[in-house]
Amino acid sequence: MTSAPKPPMRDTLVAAALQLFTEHGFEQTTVDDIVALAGVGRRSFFRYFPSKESVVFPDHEGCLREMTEFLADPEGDAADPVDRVGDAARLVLRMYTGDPEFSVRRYELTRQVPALRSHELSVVRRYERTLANYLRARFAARPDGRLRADVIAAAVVAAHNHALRTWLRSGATIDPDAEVDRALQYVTATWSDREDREPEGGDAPDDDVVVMVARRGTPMWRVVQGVQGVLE
Amino acid sequence: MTSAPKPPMRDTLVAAALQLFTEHGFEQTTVDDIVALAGVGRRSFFRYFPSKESVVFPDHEGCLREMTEFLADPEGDAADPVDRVGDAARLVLRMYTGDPEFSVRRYELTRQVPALRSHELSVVRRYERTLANYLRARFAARPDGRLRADVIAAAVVAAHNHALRTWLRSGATIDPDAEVDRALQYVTATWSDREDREPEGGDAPDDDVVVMVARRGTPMWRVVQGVQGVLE
DNA sequence: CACGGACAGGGTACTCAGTTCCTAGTCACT
DNA sequence: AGTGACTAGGAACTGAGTACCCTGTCCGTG
Repeated sequence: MTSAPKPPMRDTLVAAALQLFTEHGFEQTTVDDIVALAGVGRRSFFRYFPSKESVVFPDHEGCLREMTEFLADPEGDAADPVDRVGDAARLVLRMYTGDPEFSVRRYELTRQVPALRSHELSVVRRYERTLANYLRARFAARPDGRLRADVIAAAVVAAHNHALRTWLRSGATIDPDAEVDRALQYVTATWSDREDREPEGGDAPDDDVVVMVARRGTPMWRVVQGVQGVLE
Repeated sequence: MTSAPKPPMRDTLVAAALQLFTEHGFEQTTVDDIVALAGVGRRSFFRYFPSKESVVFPDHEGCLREMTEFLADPEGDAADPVDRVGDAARLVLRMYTGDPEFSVRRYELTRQVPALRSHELSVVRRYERTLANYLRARFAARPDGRLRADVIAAAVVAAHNHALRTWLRSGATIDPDAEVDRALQYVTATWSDREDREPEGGDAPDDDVVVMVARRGTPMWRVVQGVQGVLE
C-alpha cells in the first residue's frame, strides 16, 4: 500500500489502451472502448492525449523537454558539439530502456500500424529539429554551418534509431548502451572535430603535424579512423 | 483546342483543392468544398486520393516508383553507391523544379499546416527507406553495412532537403541544381569510397601509398577533402 | 440489334475521431 | 456558507473516410 496510493488517470488510460491495442488491434479499438475499460469519461481521454495515436507515446513530451534543457545547459558548451548531441540522443535511449517491456510491446505495435509509424515519425522529427537547432547555433561561424548541422543531426538520429531498433528487435536482451555507443561512434568518428578542444592540455603544440599513410583502395572510413586515432 | 481536349479529373481536383487551401486554409476547407468546386462527386475524390492531405502531394507516388526503377537498373552497379543514391535524390529535385510555382505554393502551405508536414514526413521517409535499402544491398559485405546504409541515406536526404528548402525559400529564383550539388558533395566527400572503382584505369598500381599531412586542429572535413583529392 | 459484362462516376448512410459547450463535483482559502 | 479554480463527465456536433448500391457508357459477342 505504500507504493500505489492512487494510479493516476493518465497511466490508467495508457494501460487500458495498450491492452486493447495488442489484443484487438489499433484500428479495431475505438476511444470509447478505451475509456470504457479505464472507467473514465470519453472527454477525459482527450484532455490527456491530443489524439488516439499519442497514447502510445506517452513519455515523449517529457523526454523532449529534458533534451531541450540538457542542450540549453551552458556547461555543455565546452564539449564537442557532435558529442553533445550524441549525449542528448542517449537521453531518448534511456527513456526506452527505462521500461523495456513497454518499449518492446510498443515496437511490435508500431511496426504493424501505419498510423502509429507516421505519428512516431513526427515525434522523431522533433528530436532531430532540436538537435539540428543546437548544432546550428554551435556552427554559426562555420561555412555551410546550417547544412552541416542538418546533416549531422540526421546522421545522429539515424545512428541512434538503428541501435535502438537493434535492441528492440532483440527483445531487449542485448546491451543497449554498447549498441548505441558503437553507432554514435561511427558518426562522431566522421563528423566530430574533437581536436578543436585538444590544445587545452598545453603540452601538445598547436601546430603539430599528423601524417596518415593509406594504401590506395583503403575505404574512407578506415582513413578517418586512422587520422582520428592519431589526432586524439 | 489542340492542347487540352479534356483535363483529367485528377488534375481538376488538385487545382480546386490548392485554390481553396491557399484561399481559406487547409482545415477550413472540407472535402465537400473541393468536390463542389471541381464539379464532381465526393466519392470520386477518395477514388483518386486516399486522404485529404495526399491531394497536396499528387506526384510523389510516381516519383517514388521512378526512384525505385532507377536504383534497380543494373547499369548503376558500376557507380559509387553514395553517388548513386545522390543521383536518385536528384530525381526528387527534378520533380519539384518541374513545376516551380506549384512547389513554392505547396511549400508555403506545408509550412503552416501541421497535418501536411506530418504527411510530407511520411513521404520523405519512404524515399529514405528506398535509398537505405539500396545501400544495404551494396554494403552487404561490409562490417556495419546496415548501420552505414541507414546513416548515409539519412545524410543524403537531409542534404537534399536542405538544398530543396533553400531553393523553395528563395521563391525558386536561385539555381536549384547548384544548391543540391553543393549539399550532396558535402556528404559524398565524407562518405563516398570512390577510390573503390579507381583501379579500372590500369596504369595506377593497386598498392600506391597516399600520404596526408594535416596540422593539429584541422577540421576533420578538411582532412577528408585532402585525402579524397589525393586518392582520386 | 439485343444482350451482358466491365468500368468510371455518383449518391446515401454509416462509423468514429476530435471539438465545443455545458454541468457537476471537489478541493482550498476566507 | 461562499466563492473561485480546477478536474471530470456528458451531450451534441463537425467532418474524414468507408461500405454499399445505383447509374450511365463503352465494349464485346450472339
